[in-house]
Formats: sequence, C-alpha cells, structure tokens
Amino acid sequence: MSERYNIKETEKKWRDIWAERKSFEVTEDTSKPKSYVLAMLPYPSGRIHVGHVRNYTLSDVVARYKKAKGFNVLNPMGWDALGLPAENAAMERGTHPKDWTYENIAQMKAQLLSMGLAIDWSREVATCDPDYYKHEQKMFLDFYKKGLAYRKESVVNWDPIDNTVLANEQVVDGKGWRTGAPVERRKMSQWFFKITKYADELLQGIETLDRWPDKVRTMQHNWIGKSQGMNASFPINGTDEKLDIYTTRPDTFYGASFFAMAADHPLAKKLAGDKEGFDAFIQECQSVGTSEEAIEKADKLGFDTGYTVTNPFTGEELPLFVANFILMDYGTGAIFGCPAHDNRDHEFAKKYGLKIVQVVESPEGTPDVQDEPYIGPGKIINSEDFNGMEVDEAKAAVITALEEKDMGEGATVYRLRDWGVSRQRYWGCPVPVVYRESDGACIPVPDDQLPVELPYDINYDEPGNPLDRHPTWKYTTCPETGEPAIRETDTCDTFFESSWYFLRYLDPKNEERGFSDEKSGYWMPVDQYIGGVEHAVLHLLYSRFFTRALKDCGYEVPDEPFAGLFTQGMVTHATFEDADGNWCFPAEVEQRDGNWVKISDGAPVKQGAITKMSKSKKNVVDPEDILDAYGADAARLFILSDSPPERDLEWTEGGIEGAWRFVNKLHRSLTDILGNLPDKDTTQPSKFSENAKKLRSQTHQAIAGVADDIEAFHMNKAVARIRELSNALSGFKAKDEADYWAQREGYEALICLINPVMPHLAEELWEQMGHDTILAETQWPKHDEALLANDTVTIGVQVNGKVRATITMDSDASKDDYEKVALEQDGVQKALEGKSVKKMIVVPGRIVNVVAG
RNA sequence: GCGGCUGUGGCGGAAUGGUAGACGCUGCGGACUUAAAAUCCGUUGUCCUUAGGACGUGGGGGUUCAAGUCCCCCCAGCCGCACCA
Repeated sequence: MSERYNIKETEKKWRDIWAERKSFEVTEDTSKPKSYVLAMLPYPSGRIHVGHVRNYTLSDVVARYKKAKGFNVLNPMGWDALGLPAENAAMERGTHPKDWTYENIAQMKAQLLSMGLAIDWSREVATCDPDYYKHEQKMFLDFYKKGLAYRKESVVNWDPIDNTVLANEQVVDGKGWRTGAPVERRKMSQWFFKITKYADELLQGIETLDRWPDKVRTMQHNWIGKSQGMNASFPINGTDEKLDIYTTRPDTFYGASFFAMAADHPLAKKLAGDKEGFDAFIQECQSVGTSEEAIEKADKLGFDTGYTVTNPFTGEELPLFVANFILMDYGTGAIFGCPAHDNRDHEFAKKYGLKIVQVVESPEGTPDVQDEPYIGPGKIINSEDFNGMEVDEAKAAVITALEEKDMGEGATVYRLRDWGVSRQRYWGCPVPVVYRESDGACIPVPDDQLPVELPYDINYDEPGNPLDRHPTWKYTTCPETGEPAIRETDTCDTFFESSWYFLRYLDPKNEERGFSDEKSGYWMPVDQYIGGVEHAVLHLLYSRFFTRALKDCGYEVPDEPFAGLFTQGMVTHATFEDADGNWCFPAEVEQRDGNWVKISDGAPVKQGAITKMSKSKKNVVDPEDILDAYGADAARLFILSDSPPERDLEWTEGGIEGAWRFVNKLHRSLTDILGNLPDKDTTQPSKFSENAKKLRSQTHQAIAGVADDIEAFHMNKAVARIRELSNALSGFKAKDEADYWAQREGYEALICLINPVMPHLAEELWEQMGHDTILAETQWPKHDEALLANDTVTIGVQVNGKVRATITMDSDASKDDYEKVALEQDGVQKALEGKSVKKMIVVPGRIVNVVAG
C-alpha cells in the first residue's frame, strides 16, 4: 500500500522550490521566441473569488504550456488599486483608503500564491503606488501637449450617491453602474481624452484582431458606430437662423414631411421659448427618464415651433418641430423626417397627422407605407431627376446636388464620444495641472515635480471630494511665474491605470519612464490576454486608444496592445432558499435522502435557479476554503474540466470532489507500480507486444492531442484526454520488460501533460520517477509521428446509411479488402436480403456504406 | 426593435460531412469490510419480451451514398445595444 498523498505539504513544498529557484522570473532573451501571457489585473477587494480562480487558472495553463514549448514566457500580476470601494470602505469603517488597499493586497496575494501560479512576482505593481501613477501623470501631460487631453464645460452624468461624475459607459439604464441610483445631469468643467480622433483607426484595427472573439469585435464595432451621411443647412423661414441637420438618408428628401430638433437644441428655446406650452413640453421630455422601459414605451412627442423650413428639392414649406426622440449629442441634433422610410418618423407622422410619401420602391412589390415604413433597398420614385436610381446611387447624387448649391456636404458621424476622465474623488490619480489664480491659466506640472502625490491626511467628515476641502494640499504656486495657484482637485477615471499597466509590467522598476522602448519592443504585443467579457468595450477600447495615443507621443508601442484575447464565462452556482425566503450559503446546506436541508437544524431548503455567483444570493463558495480542503491542483482541475472555458461553469460540490479523487488516484496508481518500472534512462527495447504498441500509440496521441487542445483553449478536452491516458495506464497489465518500459514512457508523458493543469502533483510525481530536474523548467515531450497511427482501425459498415456492423481492418488495407470484409458481415448480409448492391462507398479508415435497393 | 450566441442522455459536455453520446458527474449491481467510509470491478440514451430490432442531436423541409455538422423556414433560451436620424 502506498502512502496517502499529502496535498497540503506537497503543494507548499513545490511552491517554495519554484520561488527559491525563481522559476518564473524572466528577462528579455532574444534566443527564444517570446510569449506575453496576461490575465486582467484584479481589483484588491480583499478576497479572491471563484471568477479570479478561473481566470488565473486559464492564464496559468497557457503560461506553463508555452514555457514548456520553449517560449520565453512573461506572466505578470498586479493590482488595480485605485477606485471607489476603498473610499466607500473608508467612509463606512473609518479606515484609510491606502491602508485598506494595501491590507487587501497582502491578503489576496497570499491567496493567489496558494494557487501555485507561474507568475513573475518580481514585476508586481500596484496602481495606487506614486511610482506607478507618476508615469501616468507624465502620459497625461504628453497627451495634453498633443491636444489629446483637453478641458471643456459639459453636461455630465452625476451619481448622487457616490458624489461623482460617471462616464457614459458607466451609466446603465439611466442608473449609476455601481450604486444603481438614477443619474442626474449637471454641467461642469471636465477633462477629456480625445479618443474620437482615433475612431476610424480603432474601427479599422478591429479587422486585424483575428484572435479576438467575434462577439467582442462586434461589440466594439457597434460601440464606435460609424455612420455615413451628410450635413445640410437650410434657412428657417422668417428668421435669420439656419437649421443644421444630419441624415444618412439624403435619398429620401422628396419624402420629407417635417423637420425636428432636440429639446436641448439651442435654437429650440430661442425660437419657441416664449410659446405657450413650451416649458411644459420640455419638462415632459426630461421627466420621461432614461430607463430602458421608459424609452421603450415613450411616445414620440413633438412641439410645433410654428416656423417652417423649405424642402430644397420640392420647394415645400415643412413644419419645424422640437421632438423628444432627437438626441442633441448625435450628429447635429436636428433632422428632417421621412415617415415612409423610417420607423420613428413614421410613428411621429401618424401621431401628428403628417403626410407619408413613398420615395423608395421595394423590389418585392410595393408595401403600403401608410401602415408601415419601408426601410430596405430599392428604386427611387416620386423624386423627379432621381427616379429610377438605386438607394445608394441616389444618396450620392443628392449629396452632390446639395454640395453644388452650397447647402451641405457628405459627413461621417460616430457614436463614440470622447472619454471623460474627471472624477471628483480622492482615491485616484491626481490630474497634474495647476490653475494660476491671477488669470486662471491651466499650467502643467513640470516633469521634475511629478508625481503630484495624494495627501495622506484626509477625512470623510463631509460629502464631496476630500482633496477639494483639504486645508493645504491644493494651494501651491505656478511653476512658471511663482504666483499663487490652485491644484486641479479632480482625479482620473481608474480605467486610466488599466489602460497601460501591461506596459508597466515590462519595466516595473524604471524610474525615468513608464517603460523603455527596448522592453516594449521585445515583449509587446500581449500574445494572449484573458479576462471577463464585461470588459469587452470599455477597458479594451481604452487600451487600444492608449497605445495609439502613446505612439503619437513618441513611445514605442504597437497599435494593437492585445494580439490574442480570450473571454471566459461566468461561474454559476445553485441558489438555496429556506422556508422563510432567506438565501443560504452552499456551505450551510446538505442533501439528506435526496432533499436539501440546513446542516444546523435540518430545516428544509429549496434549491433555486443556477445563477452567477453573487453575494446577495449567497450562492458563493470561498476559494480559500476550496484551496484549503482540496488543494490547488484539484481546484484547478475542476475549473478546467467539463465546461468549455468560454461558457458558464457551474460550480458543484460533486465536481470538486471528483477532481480531488482524480488527483489522489493518479498519485496512488503511479506510486503502486513505481517499483516495477525500469529506471529512468533505460534504453528502449527493440520489440513491443501488441498491447504495448497500443499503449504507446495512446501515449503519443495524447501528447499531440493535449497540445492541440490547449492551443485551441479546449481545456475541457485536454482534461478528458489526460483522463483517457490515465485510464489506459492504470488498466495496463504489463507482462514483460518492454511492457514496463512502455508503461513508464506513458506515465512520464502523462506527468508532463498534467503539469500545466496540476503543477504540484506533476512535480511530485516527476521527482518520484527519479528525475532531479524541475518540471517547471522541462520541455514538453515530443510525440513520435509514426506512433500516432494505430496498426488497425475499427470502422462502421452501413447499409443505406444505417450501421449494420463494425469491422476492424489493418490500417493499410486496400479498398477491395474493405469491400470484401464488409460484405461478409452477418449484419450486412441480413440487411441486404432481397436487395442488390448498387454501389459501394469505401473511405478507408472512415466508413463503408453499401448502397442497395 | 436591431445584432450576436446557444440548443445533443438524469446532468456538464465530446464528435476534420463518415460507428452519435468520448471524458466526467449521478444512479444501479457487485467485491472488500463486523459495519461504514475510502477504494476496486461491472453497468447506465429511449422504447420493444429476448436473440435482435426500432427510434434518437429544439421543430419542419432540403442537399448528399452518408447530416448533430451544410442550406432554407420556424421555435425556445441567453448575451449585447437601445429613439444614433
């Protein structure tokens, strides 16, 4: 009997050895191909959750595999350490954001270490460290000097609970993404990054990202939202004003029946401000709210200004409305409406009794546009000179016609807005500028005075920004004139830090610059980025903007920071609810006689929906408990088993136990027969039994197959193959020396294959096999092509497409052999009774199909 | 509403157009044990009484010697966007 595998001791032993040997610390090495494997950096909340475990297990498998394949692998880790939760904790518990953050980092790091990750910890960064944000402030100023960062007065989304400004992207259904509070609109002076300058580049760049999920590419594509149309400008009759409109359907001018502008359009108040009912109308527009349902249900509302605009083509005077469905911040904030060919315009026209004139004919007959608008392609009608043209042709012709009259021009509009980065918060990177008191000039803080460091002595006695009401911090002098000046008290959106952290990892100790061109040139781009799909738009788009902006500021970086992206699925768990409707933690319940009950008092609980783990529903498991009870290898194995990584993973107690059993079984099955196996460098026998040949074939198929699976991110299939090989090896009955040799070969391969998944167990078994090398520093086994093919193949024989027999053939059998053997089968003969063979389909190694009738 | 993804046993999931259900979980039977746990062996898509057969990849059509896989139509679920002119 072998000794039971002591998971805890053994796992710790190997982690210590890796750390001592600095197995995962890397430097630039041009003799090897490089591979930059990156997991999205965590926010230091204090405890890792199962989503982290999944994320870092995946990146670790890739990192360890790539290293074994001879790559110089960089796999770093750090902390996205600035942001609101630290301030919320400070307010709730009286701690300091900095202390709270660093304590959390220490705790989480200990948890991550116990996962046994192949991380180069010497490159660890925390974004709240002044040595980190110092370089970020330099970048901010580089952007400022290039015109890529600017200040403007703008209406912002104000979160009344967090007392801060939110980016458009942080507003979900009209509510703050974190607090869920309805967002208010306020006007403030704000800092922006000019991401729109790169709108087209960012859009085109998506095409080159062929190792990104299509889903993410589509989302970014839609987010940028390029549309091509035209701007046109027409006089408003009876005034000196002109109405600027944007349209993507200049081909439908002849079908126009009204003009309309946004409620907050400057001309709206100017032209109609004193009209009766206007104020009430504006109020109604604003009260509709921005929630999903409100928008869905909101009626199209319009207010007739009483003015008209003349249709330049028909000469018709059309009414000018203020309408609630026109957005001020898209295009020009005004449109012309063609009810026959636009859903919204149609609804509006129906409501206000405006005429509906069809100007595009559907190729499949003429639909009745009075009932429903027609949006598709077709030929232009009712449009004089443009009749008979296709839609696209007519668009171009109308643009040309209006350009000739000097009334408009072709225009491209993007949905993407500039990135507002100002936050009225303490725990963020200070914007490194001062405002001179004498003239209000905005003066950048000189490089040699960076970083502008956050003061430690702050308090949360009052709402608002502690920086703003700090007694001394913001009072300074102008670096140019020495006059009194006030510091900017806004700090940056924390997406700023995460937009370049992958560059800081490359050169984390560099005091002069954020990173050197040389290191960036060697390591970039990231070869494999792994993280949650929730960052599909924001973080990934900002990072793509950042590399382009940095490049324009003279840094050496590729346009695209992430060559490969993988987005993992969520981790879900069953929910449990007691009779009183209270949620229960999975650890509080157990199954007795098929029913779920509370462990404490046996009270029945109901198993509910399987949903994403969330604290509110208590359907969470604590990774620390799991790692403690089952060990890192079992946790990693379970995470990778069964579910494909891009799909949701259901965490089950049975599943983790199954993984744990496999870890123990592997250890046991090898240690039980270890004494029988030949020593490690025993020469290969010249002859093998049929059984040994088969085993060797399985071994080499597994070596090749697991590698393919990992490269394709089919981790669940890799695990299945590993289990198959393991089953074959433990079930193998060795009868002679050659058999044992083959069995040893198989086990050695198996150990190498499990290494990316269960590195501690792999090292332990490797050592027990007599090796004095470290598996973390050992190359992936080479498979023998000649052994991949089996000597024989077993295939099905079909009669008219239905399987009637299976036959086993030599793998070099001829088509004639196949036909002959196939027809001899009883099942085939029986199926052929009363029929004659019309045709034989023979695909050697695949199938025989007898066509009979 | 628009766009995308997914649909296979009791469950998670495998299947370059070629033996559907690999691998695992669960269940059932057995061995070991005073007993249990652990472990090991067998079995586990559905239906028909068995030898054996029939049916089976959300539903309906089609292409093909052969369809889970390709094409068309429909249904359901999930995700993203949300009046973007």
